[in-house]
Amino acid sequence: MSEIPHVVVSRLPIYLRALENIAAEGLTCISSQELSERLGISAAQIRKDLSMFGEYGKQGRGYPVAALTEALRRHLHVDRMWDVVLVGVGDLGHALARYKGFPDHGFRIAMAFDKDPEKIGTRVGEIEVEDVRYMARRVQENGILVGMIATPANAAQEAANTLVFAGVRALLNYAPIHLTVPDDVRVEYLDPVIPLQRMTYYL
Amino acid sequence: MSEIPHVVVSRLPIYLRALENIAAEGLTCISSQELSERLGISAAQIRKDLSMFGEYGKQGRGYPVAALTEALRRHLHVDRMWDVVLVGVGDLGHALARYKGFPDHGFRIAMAFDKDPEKIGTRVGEIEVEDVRYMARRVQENGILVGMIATPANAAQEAANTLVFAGVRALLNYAPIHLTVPDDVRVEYLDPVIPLQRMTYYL
DNA sequence: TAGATTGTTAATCGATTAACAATC
DNA sequence: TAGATTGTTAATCGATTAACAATC
Repeated sequence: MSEIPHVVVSRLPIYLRALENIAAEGLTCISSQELSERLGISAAQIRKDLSMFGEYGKQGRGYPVAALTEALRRHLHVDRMWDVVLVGVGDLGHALARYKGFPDHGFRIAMAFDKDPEKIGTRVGEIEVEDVRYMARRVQENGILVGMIATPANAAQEAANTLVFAGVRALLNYAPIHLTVPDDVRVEYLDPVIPLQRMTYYL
Repeated sequence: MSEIPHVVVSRLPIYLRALENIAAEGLTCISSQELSERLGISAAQIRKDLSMFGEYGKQGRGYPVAALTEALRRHLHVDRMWDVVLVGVGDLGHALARYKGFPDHGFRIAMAFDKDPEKIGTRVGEIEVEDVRYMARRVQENGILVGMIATPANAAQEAANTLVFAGVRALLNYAPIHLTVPDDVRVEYLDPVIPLQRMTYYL
C-alpha cells in the first residue's frame, strides 16, 4: 500500500501543477525529457516516480497529459473538494481566505475563526469570521480534516491542539513555530523566513 | 568551502528559529536530545549538522543558546539586514509588505512594485507601491539581491526575468509556477496548494 | 520500418543512524 | 568523581542516476 516514499509523494503535486500548465498551452502529450527541462528534475527521476503509480507513458511519444493529470489528481485525493478551516484572520489569513488558487485545486476555505471581537462577524471572501471559542464544535460537526493556521506564533500550538482534538488530520502552518502533534497528523510549514534564510546562506 | 550539503543548510534556519524560541523561554543551554524532541529531528542528526560549523557544544551540558544562535545567524548571513524587493501587491503582497516577522530575522521589504495604476502610488506598510516599469533600474541602483514574487502565475516568469536582469540572486516565489532562472540564482517556492496536496495524499 | 521514449534494473551516490570514546 | 552529552566514525539505509531492452 503506502510503500511509496514520501520524497516521491512530495513531487507529485509539482508534476500535477506542471501538467495543468502544459494542458493550458494546448499540448496533449509530454515526454519525461521535456518535463525535466521545465522542472529541473531529471527525466529518469520523473519516469521512476510516475511508474510507481502505473504505466501511463507510451514509448516513443511520452505521457498523455489529460490522463496523467487525472491519475495524479486521483492519487493525491484532489479529485474531490476538501473543506478547510482557517484560524487567524490577520493580513495573511485575509489573503488566504480570498486566494483564488484553492478552489480549482481541491480546496475550499469553509470556515474562518479569530479571537478578536472586532473581526468576528465580519465577512472575508465567501465566509463570515467566527469566534474561535466555537471552533472545536464547528469543525467536528462538519467533519473537517484540513486546517490552516495563520495566527501569531504564540497562539499557533493552541490552535493546533484544538483542531487536532476536533478531528483535523492535516495542518498547514504559517506561524513561525514548530508544532507538536500526534503521529497521525501531518503538518507542513510555510514560514517565509525559513526559505529566505536558506537562500542567504549562499549569498 | 561550500562542501556543506544543502539538506544541512536547509535545516539551519529551523534550528535558528527553535533557538530563538528557547532563548525567549529563558533557557541558556540546550541538549541535542531536548532539541530533537522539540523539532522531530533526531539528536544524532542535529549534532552532526551543527558539528559541520564548529564545536559549539559542551559535553555533559549541551549547546549554549546565545552563542549558537549568533553562530547560526552568521553562517546564514542574517547577522545583517537584507533589502528585499516585492513584486505584486495583491492581497498576498499586501500581507507580505506588512508582515512583522521579517525585520527581526534579517529582511526588510525595501520596495514594492505593481503594474496596476490603481495601486501605484498607494502606501503599504512602510513603503509606496511603484510602477513595475521602473523596477529593473530601481533594483539595480540599490543593489538589491533578494526578491519576492507575489504576482499572478502568468506574470511571474517575466517578473523573475526582470529581477534577475537587475541583479537579484535569491527569489521567493508565491506564484503557482516553476521559474526558470540561471544556475547562480536560487529560487524557493511557497505555493500553498503544493503542501496541501502533499498531505491529502495520506488522508 | 526507424526513431523516440518508456519502465526497470543495477550501480552509484548521499544522507541518516547507531554507537562510543572523549570530555565537560 | 559520576553523570551527561558531545563530536565523530562506521554501518545502514534510502534516493538518484545511468543504461538499455522493450515497445509505441
